[in-house]
Amino acid sequence: MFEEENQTLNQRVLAFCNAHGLPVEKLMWRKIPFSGEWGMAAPLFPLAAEDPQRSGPVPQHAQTLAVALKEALGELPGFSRSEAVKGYLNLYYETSQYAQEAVNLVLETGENYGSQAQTGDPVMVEYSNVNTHKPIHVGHLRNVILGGTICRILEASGKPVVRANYIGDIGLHVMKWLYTYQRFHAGEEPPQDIMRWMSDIYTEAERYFSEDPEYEAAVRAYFNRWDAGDAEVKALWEKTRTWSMDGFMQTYALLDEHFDRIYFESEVEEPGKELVEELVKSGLAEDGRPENPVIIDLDKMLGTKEEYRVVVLLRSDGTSLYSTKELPLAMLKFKEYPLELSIYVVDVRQTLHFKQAQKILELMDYAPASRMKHLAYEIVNLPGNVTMSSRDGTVVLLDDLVREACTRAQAIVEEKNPDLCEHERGEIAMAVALGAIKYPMISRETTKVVTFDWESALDFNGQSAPYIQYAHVRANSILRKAGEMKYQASSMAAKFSYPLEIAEVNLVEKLTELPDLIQRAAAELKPSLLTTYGYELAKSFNDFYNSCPVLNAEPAQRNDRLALVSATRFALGNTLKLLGIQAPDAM
RNA sequence: GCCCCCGUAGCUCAAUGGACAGAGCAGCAGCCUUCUAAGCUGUUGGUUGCGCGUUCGAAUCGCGCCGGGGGUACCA
Repeated sequence: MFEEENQTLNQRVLAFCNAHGLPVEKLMWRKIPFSGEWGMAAPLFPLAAEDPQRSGPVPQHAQTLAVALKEALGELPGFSRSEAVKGYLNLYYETSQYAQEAVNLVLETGENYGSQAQTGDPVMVEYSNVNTHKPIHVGHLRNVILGGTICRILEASGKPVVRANYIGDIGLHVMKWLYTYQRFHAGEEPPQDIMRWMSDIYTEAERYFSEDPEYEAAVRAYFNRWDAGDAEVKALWEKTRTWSMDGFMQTYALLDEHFDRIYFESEVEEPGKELVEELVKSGLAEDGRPENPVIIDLDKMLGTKEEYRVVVLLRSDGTSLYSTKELPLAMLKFKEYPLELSIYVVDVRQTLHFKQAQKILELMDYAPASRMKHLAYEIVNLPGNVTMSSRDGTVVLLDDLVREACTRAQAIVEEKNPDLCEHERGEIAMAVALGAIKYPMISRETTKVVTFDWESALDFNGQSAPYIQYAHVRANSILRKAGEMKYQASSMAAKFSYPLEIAEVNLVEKLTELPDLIQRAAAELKPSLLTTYGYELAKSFNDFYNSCPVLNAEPAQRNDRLALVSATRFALGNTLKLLGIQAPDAM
């Protein structure tokens, strides 16, 4: 926006700085931070500090420079006035021109407003990473929503994305499940709600396993059959793994997430073992078998102290570990795709693990290692900083949460909108419930622990997804009625030639922020920037809604305000879409 | 012990090194014959854990403490 005007401005600023021997690169423009004001502001302090002509204190000299710069700039096209105050130079936009450009840009680009066309090599984002034969709880939810949102933000910022999911389909937990199924549920087929059914069997297996040593021994014996390649065990594993995956797909469909490439632990186990043998041969790894495991003592190798620690690559009995499989998986990804970046959305407890894996790949002279990035996010706890544990029965299952939230949302929709048919009410309730559940998972910084509590998860008021959805509904409602009254906003260019209300100024200002914010959120991998933005945009719209009549305004004003409402609906809808939250037309 | 993260209003959280540190929830007082009250307005609430430093300027950067969480050789 304002390219020509900015060029003029930059030329004059440069001329001023050159004339006074000032470092022009130190002049940083930002938006004026006051509500209801439009424009750009620059602090003159950095220039004042380096000005050889300065005699007095910096703040005073900054003010002197601000005044001088203001004089040097004179009348600027696109700006209505300027002022030098407290060491800052403030340039105020010409009201109607700025609003016109801002609103029309949104209306021209519509559903693409804020997004860039995708170019270049893809970025892979690995997320979700659930284990088969186990249930999905709200802890997993943060990962899925965070990962999915990062994918959408990256795509909007102009990067092609490959969505990867690394499924834990082998290991002791699977054996517990298989053995328990074989013993108590043989021949049973999963019902409609696969996840619930598999979860119940898993809980059962956990209980027997931890309470009864003989049961544990039986499970381990079963594991040996697996290791020996027992055909019956393998067949059962394949069949039940499919059930589990079907259950996951139901959940992903519910959450509106999908994946381009699903990797299985079972797929990289053998390549991992082979790679470890190579590492031993090359002398990088120390083979202590059969008494000791295969390890790499990274600290010894790098001369560091208690930083990289010792990595165990293979158990002393030769069976694989998490670390065994990480290396071939990383390489497989780069082999399959020309990745610019390989991101791992995995919780913070695995930070050392990824640091080690990346370092080992570096030591192997594997060049793409530098393009791996671990996005470490904090976990979801219960009130009192209690970590969810299936053994203690403190896990909140995703299904239970969704069901409860949906029931509550349903009751509110029925009260507010009894005219809608049952099907529509159900869809709205689901959109609201899922939005409310997803929002807190991405609305705080990834480095901060999310505390889950039922009360706030089911609160559809205040700073929440339903608040933003509701603003979208209100905008939609105005536009629908305008349509019925035969006023089409998007077809008429907005002029904004009337004096704008403060609420309108703030709303237009918010609209303009989206494109840059998407770029920043992508660069910093921070979805929380967009949740905050969505809330602020909705709040600005609600202010506008309350203070500026649209349908009953004078014709010129009505037309322009309809354009503004239409633009806002796009911005709200686009933001919600990035967050993976539906934008209903009614609530 | 060592490494990483967090510490801002009673609670949950915001704030590209820049102007008066802002929201929501909770509390109190108001607003539905006007575009959906899942909304809005007003009000109460702060030595940004503590100290020193860097800077014209620090919640933000550095160092040192204090408090909480996580990780730290055969779990993932």
